[in-house]
Amino acid sequence: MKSDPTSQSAVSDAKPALKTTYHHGNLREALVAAGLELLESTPADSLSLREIARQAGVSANAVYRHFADKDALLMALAAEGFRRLGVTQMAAREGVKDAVESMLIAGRAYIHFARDNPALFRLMFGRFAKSHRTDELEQAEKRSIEPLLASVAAASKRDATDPRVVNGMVHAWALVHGLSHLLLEEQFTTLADDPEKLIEDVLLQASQRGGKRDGGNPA
Amino acid sequence: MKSDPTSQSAVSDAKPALKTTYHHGNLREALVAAGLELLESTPADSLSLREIARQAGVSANAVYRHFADKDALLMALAAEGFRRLGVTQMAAREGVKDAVESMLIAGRAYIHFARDNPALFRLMFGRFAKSHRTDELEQAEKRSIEPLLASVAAASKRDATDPRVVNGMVHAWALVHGLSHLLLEEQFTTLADDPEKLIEDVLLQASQRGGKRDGGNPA
DNA sequence: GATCCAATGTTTACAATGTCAACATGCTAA
DNA sequence: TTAGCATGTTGACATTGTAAACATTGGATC
Repeated sequence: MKSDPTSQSAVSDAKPALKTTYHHGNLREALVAAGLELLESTPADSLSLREIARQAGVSANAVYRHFADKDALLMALAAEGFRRLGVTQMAAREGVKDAVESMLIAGRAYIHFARDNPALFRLMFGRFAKSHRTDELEQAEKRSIEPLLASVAAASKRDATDPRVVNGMVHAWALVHGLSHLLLEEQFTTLADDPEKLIEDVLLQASQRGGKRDGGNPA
Repeated sequence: MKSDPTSQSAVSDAKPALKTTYHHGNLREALVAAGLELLESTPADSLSLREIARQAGVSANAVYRHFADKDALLMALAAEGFRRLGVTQMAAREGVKDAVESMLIAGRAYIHFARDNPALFRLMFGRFAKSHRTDELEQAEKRSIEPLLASVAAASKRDATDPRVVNGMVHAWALVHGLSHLLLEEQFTTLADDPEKLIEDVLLQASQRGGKRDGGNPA
């Protein structure tokens, strides 16, 4: 029995994605699992509803029993992505006491998630207009960035509603998000031999500045 | 004679996009113009080659006389986008002496460009794998961020090859890029009443920190 | 100026896609 | 047991990207 270590949350990809009975059992989950699997080897914009259905061993129109349309299916994929993004960050900073360190770790996890799931990451950000987003998606989204934002707030040693803290959170989030996107775009290859090292340096420097209200140790 | 002030560079959208003769005259430019116009009201992923051709008053397959495939056409759109992004930044910081101020202005212009051309901005970043990018695209890309990076280097008062400067450039770029993306995603609406003000505050704070090696004036 | 040709458009055709409508199957409650 | 609803399937259609074959033209050449 193969157990896939990359599966981290809601979707149980236990089902072999092949159905024997007429009724599938849990097609919704199977479709999400199939979609996520396809996203590992397919850019998001050439991911077809029909192929996801095929991968799940089901006819194309079966999808419509569980999702309003293709976009709704993609949103479910994105939502699962956000859940995983949240989980990875939480897992990474587990047991870490220092707030600044914790912030740094969350940021790193965010970027690594993007690097390891490029198509999924791009699907999560950039495809759905706010007004059309599912509640599931919206909530998963919000929860996924809480680790990072909370770390920043903790590192600042101020109340989380303090405007300076909000500024810091947005700064950290945008920085990490921008680094992720530009890394996926391979925009750093012309600026440095080792893009990952470059990113690490930027993160380190930023975390020292951002969380320097206690006596930080400069490099 | 109507002159469109939004058109800033290579594409002369003078041609009424209607052809009377069999041969068009300059179909390539007309297609790019048509595509850019459609991008003002259509998300990039639902922009079809056929519709661009229709908008240019030409049959779908005429496109293939000027572009290898749909992707090549989209890359031309993206390239023009990068050119405009560069021009806007340059124009915005024109005549500004102070390096920190200049950096701030370039960053603001970058974000405003994203805000004002969401579909185009998303097309520019995120659709083309580096290995497949046209030379035209690659070059336009590189030139578009030079204003920002140069400002950062100037503000740092160090040599542009100094690793600390490179770090600063990447930091600034990623910050601005991340802010742009998150703004388009409307991710700031839950964090602040006025997202644009939030962004402005973050930019101000960041520019003070980043360019503070001379005796900066704190707020 | 007539003629050829390469550049540039057009029409036709095809497979794939998202989605609708009509039909089939089977779990579950009465 | 059976009626009905949830869940599948098949067939059809318009739209898309693109290949192939054909049409039109604006110049270079005589």
